[in-house]
Formats: sequence, structure tokens, C-alpha cells
Amino acid sequence: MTDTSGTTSSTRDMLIDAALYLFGTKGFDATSTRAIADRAGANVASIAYYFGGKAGLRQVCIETVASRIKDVLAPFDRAPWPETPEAARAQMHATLQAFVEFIVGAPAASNFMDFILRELSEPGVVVNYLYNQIVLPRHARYCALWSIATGQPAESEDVKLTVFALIGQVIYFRLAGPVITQRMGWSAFGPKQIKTLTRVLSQSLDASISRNHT
Amino acid sequence: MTDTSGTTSSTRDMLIDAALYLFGTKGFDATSTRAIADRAGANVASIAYYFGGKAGLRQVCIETVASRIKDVLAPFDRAPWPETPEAARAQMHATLQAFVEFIVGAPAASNFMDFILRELSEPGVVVNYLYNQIVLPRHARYCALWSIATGQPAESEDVKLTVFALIGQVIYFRLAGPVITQRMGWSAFGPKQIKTLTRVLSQSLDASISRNHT
DNA sequence: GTCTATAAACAGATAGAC
DNA sequence: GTCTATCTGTTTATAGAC
Repeated sequence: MTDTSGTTSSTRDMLIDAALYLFGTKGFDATSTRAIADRAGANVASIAYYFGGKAGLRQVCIETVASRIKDVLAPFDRAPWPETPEAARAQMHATLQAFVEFIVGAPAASNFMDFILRELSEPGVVVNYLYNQIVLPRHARYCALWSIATGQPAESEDVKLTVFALIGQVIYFRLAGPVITQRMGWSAFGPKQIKTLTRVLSQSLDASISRNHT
Repeated sequence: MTDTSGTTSSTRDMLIDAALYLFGTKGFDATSTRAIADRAGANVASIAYYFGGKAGLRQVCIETVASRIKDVLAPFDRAPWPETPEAARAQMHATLQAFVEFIVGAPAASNFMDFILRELSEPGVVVNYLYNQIVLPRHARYCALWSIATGQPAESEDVKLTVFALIGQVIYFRLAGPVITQRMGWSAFGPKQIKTLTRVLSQSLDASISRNHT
């Protein structure tokens, strides 16, 4: 396997993937460096060698996750800016669908969604980094879309809260996944379930936009 | 202070409160038994004496939280069953308002809301206990209310998911509190902010009910 | 019931051979 | 770059005095 990027990073990447999985499923404090090394098929000392220590590995995990999420969301950020309320509404629906598929469905991205949710609950530099890199620019854009669709001022308290509620719904279906699937009688969030969920949330979005449309 | 219940439980209760706070803010694994004992003004060995160990204390915390939450929600569970769509809609609004005040505002209940959210993310016996004691009976009731308000079948997939989305919004505002208050330019979720949030979520609820009302 | 002292296991970090 | 061996501190749990 030749490495065209210029650096040899096989075990380094293995360590990041292992840490992402273990931090996400068990939590940072509950994960030992030995467990990470074992899962990566590497040695304990390699963590200090590559990342300076456990804390450094966590920081690299955060940056990796932020980078990957930005890659996934990039197409939607580059979508042409809508000029009619109908176009704005359509773009919000498309974005919502992508959100649900990515956040709730996440067959491959499962590792770092769990990681993010764990980090989100403890305030600090981590949350601030994710906030500035991911949340704020996206939230501002969706507020602007909402404004175009409804005519309400984009930076009003009501619009900002409404958009947060919209995002929150999706996040919650991921967070409370086990409880929800049990109640629904589902074994997991498969393609069929994601489709149903997307339809329900889309209807709710439509109802809110219509209601607020002047 | 006389104890009419028959058992002396002062230090025991102090330990539970301390554990609830520390497990909730820092997480179970990141909390040492020494930190719990210090905060409770008790000795490390008292944890083993009363609860058998750290794991036993966690289990007692779970049961305590479930019990307190049921006490808070009891008045709403005992509300008279509505007979008209309008009455059902009104009861859903009242319940939503109570939810927001309790879950997001939670000035006193802050300790065990954080605790719950941490436990919620790791599947196992804990989640199952909370699910059967708290989530399932409440969710079923709200589905029935929704059914009365809209005419849709209470146990349909769409209604169940809609009610989960409704609950999820509120939970999310608690979970992502730091990020949201920062974006809103708020210092915290005070009474004024709670009122604004309740109004926005109520409008969203109304829009969905109206849209689905046959 | 409450405490001190300590045991036994485990954590993260590091030194140095190869 | 990767490994073994080890250092140092901290963890939970427990034995036993009072």
C-alpha cells in the first residue's frame, strides 16, 4: 500500500478510529489508553508518541470529526441561494432529509456521531470548537433560509429558537435511539424507518412554515 | 430534627445528592468515591457501608430520580381525560409548558436532569428501567391526547414519531443548553427565556395539530 | 455508624532497547 | 517507529479500631 500523501500514518489512523469508537461508546474517562491501543493493534506507548498523551488524542479526534462532518455537509452549504419562498422551503426539506439520513441513519458515520453527542454534554474548549466550526455557520444559514421561506426576520429570537428546535428533533432521535426503536417495535433505524421518520418531520416542518408564512 | 419515617438517613441522603450532582456533571466514571464523600461531608467508607459500593450508589440514584420525576409529573397524569379536540389540545399545551419549565428551566431539579441525560446515552438495565417507569406510560398518554386532538389513530407510526419529536425538542434545549444560550446571546435559561421558548414551541405544536386535524 | 489505614488493582506517562 | 518494563499516582474496596 503506497502512501501518496507523503506521511506514513497507518497506525496513527488506526488509533484515531479506535479512540473515536471507544470514546463514543464508553466515554472518555471510562476508556483506558490500553484499550485503545489493543483495539488499534498497536502499543500503549504509541499514543504518547503520536499525540503526546490521552488528551492530545481526544483533541485530534475532535478535529477529525469536525473535518469529516464539514465534508459531508459541504454540498448543502454550496447550494445556490434561493430567491423565492418556495425555493427556500424546498432547500430546507432537502437539508432536513440529509440531516436525518446522516445523523440518525449514519451507518458508517456511527462512530463519530456517538463521539460528538458525548462531547456535547460537557462545556469547555471542545464544545466551543465544534460550535464555531459546525453549529454557528450552519444555524445562521438555516435561519436565513427560514426567513426567505416565511418573511420573518432571520435573526429574531423566534426564528433562531425554531431552527434549534428543528435540529433538536433530529439529534434526539439519534440520542434516544434505543428507547425510540423499542417503543416503535423496530429493530433499528434502517432505510425504511428513516424514510418514515423523514416524512413525519417534513410534514411538521411544512406545518410550521405555512403557519408562519405571512 | 426528628425523623418520623423510622430510619436515620441523613448522611445516606447527603451521599445520594452528592452523587447525583457529580455523576450528572462529570459522569459516572470520572467521579471518584472520594469526591462524593467529600461533597457529602462524609467518609469514603460510608459508601460501601450504605450502598455496597460505587455501583450500588448509582443504582440508588437511578431509583431516586425515577421516583422524584414521577412525583413531579403525577398531577398531569391525573388530569381529567378530555372529551373534545379543543380540550385535548389545551391539555397538550399545558403539559408542554410544564415539560419546558421542568426540563429546561429546572432550577432545583437541575441535578437529576443532568444525571438522566448521561445515563440515557448508554443502553442497558438503566435505560430499560427508566423506559418502563417513565417514558412508555407518558408517551402512550400523549399519543392518546394527540389522537383526540387530531382524529389520527393513537398508535399509528406517524403519531408515535410526532410525539417523540415533540419530547425531543424539549430534551434538546436542555442537552445543548450551553451552545444554544451562547447563540441566543442569553446568559442562561431564566424565567424570561423559558417563557419565550414555551411560546415558540407552543406555536409549533399548534401548527402541527392544525395541519393534521381532519 | 463513623472513622483511619491499607491492600490490590489500575491509570497515564516515560525511559531506553532495538 | 515500535516495543518492553517500570515509575508514580489514583482508584475502589476492605479490615479493624473506636
